[in-house]
Amino acid sequence: MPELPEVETTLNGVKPHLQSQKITLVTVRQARLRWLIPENLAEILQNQKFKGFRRRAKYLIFEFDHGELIIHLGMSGRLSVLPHFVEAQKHDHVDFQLQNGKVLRYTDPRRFGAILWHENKLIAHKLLAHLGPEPLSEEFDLEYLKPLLKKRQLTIKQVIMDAKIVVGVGNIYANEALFLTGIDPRRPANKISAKRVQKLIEMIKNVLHAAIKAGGTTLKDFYGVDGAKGYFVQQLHVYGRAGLPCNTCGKKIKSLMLGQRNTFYCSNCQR
DNA sequence: CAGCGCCCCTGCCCGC
DNA sequence: TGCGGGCAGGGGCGCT
Repeated sequence: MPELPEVETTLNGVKPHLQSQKITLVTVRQARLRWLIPENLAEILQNQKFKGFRRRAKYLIFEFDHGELIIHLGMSGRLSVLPHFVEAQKHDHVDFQLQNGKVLRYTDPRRFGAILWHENKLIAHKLLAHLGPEPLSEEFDLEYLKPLLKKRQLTIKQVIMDAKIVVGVGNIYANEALFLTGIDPRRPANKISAKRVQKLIEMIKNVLHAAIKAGGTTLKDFYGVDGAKGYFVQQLHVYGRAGLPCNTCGKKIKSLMLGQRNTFYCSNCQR
């Protein structure tokens, strides 16, 4: 489900509801996510106040005085803020009840997501320690990316989806950025001119910005915190459009597997 | 180190 | 209408 724009949308959605709120009760109905939710999470968070909010890659990080709550939504995870407690549905695994009566609820049918507690604020969590730069940061530029691509023979699509190179670019936006740049997703990363690498960087930033603006991409089950869908799906040029005509040239969009991920491209517009 | 394949899990869609 | 197979937005891990 969520790539960077969806995670960003989620963070922006929950933040105003949680700012300075105290947690009165944590209920874990299902602790078996990607990793086991810490057994003592309820004790750790009891009576603690949300102090800060940030996103790193696709991780949501909630700051408290004594540590950080790290939440990853995996493929099917979702956070919602309920105005008051309502009975939990099948995949509503965790509730964070707030002093004002609202409930922050974590829902995740496939349970590929994660909820972790990280105490040592001075050292990055193991999962966050070796990540590449944020795609929307200035650090992600030609000077940074060009030499890294030069070392890789893997396809460009797989390389831009590698979190050690750049974070947050998942399958939807990797496909879209390559279409917008006119690069064939199968092209080896080390065989792209500096000029086109520059354009690729710009298109990655553009497509992510545009998707955030649209509230993310709702394919089937991504909803913002308030239950609203993301509308970026209307702007997708290739993702999920195999067999349909290219918006630019009318030729049929093709699909193939690259690194176990479905890949969509126009063989006429992308070389 | 680079690259590949597997795996965690449920839901849904398609073809028979 | 029922069932099996394949696929889904992620990404860590173990192996070559």
